[in-house]
Amino acid sequence: MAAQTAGSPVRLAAETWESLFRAQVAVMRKLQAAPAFKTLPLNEYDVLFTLSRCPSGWLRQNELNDHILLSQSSLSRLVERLEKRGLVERKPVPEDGRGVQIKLTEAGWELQRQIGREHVRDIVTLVGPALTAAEQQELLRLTEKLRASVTAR
Amino acid sequence: MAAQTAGSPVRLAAETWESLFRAQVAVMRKLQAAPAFKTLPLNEYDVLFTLSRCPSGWLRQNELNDHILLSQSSLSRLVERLEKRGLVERKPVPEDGRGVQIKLTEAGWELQRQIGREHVRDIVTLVGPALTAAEQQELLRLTEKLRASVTAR
DNA sequence: GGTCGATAGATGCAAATGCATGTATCGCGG
DNA sequence: CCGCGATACATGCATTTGCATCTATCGACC
Repeated sequence: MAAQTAGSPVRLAAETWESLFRAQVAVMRKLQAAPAFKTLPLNEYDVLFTLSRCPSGWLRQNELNDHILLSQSSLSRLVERLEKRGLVERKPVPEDGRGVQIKLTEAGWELQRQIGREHVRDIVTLVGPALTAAEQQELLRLTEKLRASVTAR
Repeated sequence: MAAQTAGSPVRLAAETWESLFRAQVAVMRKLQAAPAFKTLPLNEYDVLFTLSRCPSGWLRQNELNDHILLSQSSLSRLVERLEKRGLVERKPVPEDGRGVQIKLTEAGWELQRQIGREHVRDIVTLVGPALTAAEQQELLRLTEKLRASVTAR
């Protein structure tokens, strides 16, 4: 008999992931087209955003790397670019001589807020009409659960 | 009063999208690390996969472009690489002199199936334990609804 | 049939990316 | 305290990417 029928767990997991991935592509494609991202690529904005959410202000580069789909070397150079533009500040970690910690400058905060406002508007106009509030809640819960599980291992 | 309180629709949509995006990053990071993708980058595999799902066998390049997070020019060169490796075949569209249609070669089918098997296994081991079957069903439904809504406009 | 804006795809070129590797530090076992 | 594998980050280099632009075709309108 067939090892994988239409309703099998294998197929379900595969289709779920593909659907999630395609939805992400579709939304991302629209979001990237926003005029704000001509100034600052979305990857770089994402770093500013992540830093803006960090309570202590400082974040280590390897921690940043977990949030972002970039190789270690690419992130290193991305941060270098941000530093050259005066958007972030780098400093060696006192208690770990190998590490580097990063913080937003005032200009970095400013630009993050500016782009962020427009970005959020775009998100709302895309996601808002697509799903009810309850559905968004549920999607938020499920993706958070998925992320937590995947990160754990 | 505050325009956006903690439970506002704006915040909900923004957090939902971020959660979806981060989940995608976390899963994708693991999937990309699979040994199969040393042979063929995931982007290129994705093209083979999309072609393998196409009923007629042939798919136009601009249709491919909708499924993939790449610029038109990058996709053009990606397909060129696949053609050079003998994984796909290109042919002008008869009824549209500007268009190109693409089809898997036998070698392309073979490689897609080979990588696909391993890829599906990886997906199952990541997504399977993270969510119940019912949750996966629901996640599939919600992401499909989101994608459809976003693509429509 | 001719004109013109829109669309499909290719290409030059500068920028970004990943891989492999290099350097420095860390932390653990002896 | 020494040695050694592991970790954090940087860098050389080849590949990939996107932007701007080019060519060719399409479709609509006169």
